Amino acid sequence: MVSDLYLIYKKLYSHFGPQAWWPAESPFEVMIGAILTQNTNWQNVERAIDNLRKKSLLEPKKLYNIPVEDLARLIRPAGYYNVKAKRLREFLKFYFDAWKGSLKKPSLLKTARLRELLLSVKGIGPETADSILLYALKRPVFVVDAYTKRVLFRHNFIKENAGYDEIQNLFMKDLKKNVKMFNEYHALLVKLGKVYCLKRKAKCEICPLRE
DNA sequence: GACCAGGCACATC
DNA sequence: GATGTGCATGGT
Repeated sequence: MVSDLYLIYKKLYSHFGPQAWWPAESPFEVMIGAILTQNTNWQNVERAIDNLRKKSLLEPKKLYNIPVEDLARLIRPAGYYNVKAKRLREFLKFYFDAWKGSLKKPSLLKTARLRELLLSVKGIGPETADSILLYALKRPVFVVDAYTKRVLFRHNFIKENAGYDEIQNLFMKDLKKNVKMFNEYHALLVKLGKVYCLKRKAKCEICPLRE
């Protein structure tokens, strides 16, 4: 049996085409971006990342070694810059303590264990952890975000108060655990959300899912 | 000027 | 365990 969620994926893919997420030059850059984009427009995140790139700071050791105040100043365009500077530091500390500063360690761990570890870092919640797992470490986990939730709610797949794990399970239980597809699917839901499923100005009546 | 954006931790009840 | 609040920039 083919699930509804898979049909929706096919529909979105043929309507919007491949989304080519995540725009980054390295897994490390994806991880930094995942923290910076918390509740923030991606455009603003790119400004912040550009600031870091210009200073050649998109490298774990260098980024960890600058004062937290300098880090905050550089990522200012991404908003919540004091909070996020601390969160980046927490993650970098974890990156060196737990992973010894390379991706060899995490590559040996099971996805569930990796997720636990990421969630233990202060400042990394479910969405950020899953974004890192999927987009940086290429693990087949489905990333749930505000768009995912809104789209599913508008199409009566979930209740308004549905929790993160509950929504994630909807996707994980019915779909093949395929990194490429999970990558595209999440990006397509964001795309749909941005065009047709805004918070207020919803264009539900012309949403491609209703065709 | 209001609303929105690829969340999370923490306080309080 | 639910609910509220602070964090902040830049685009529409």
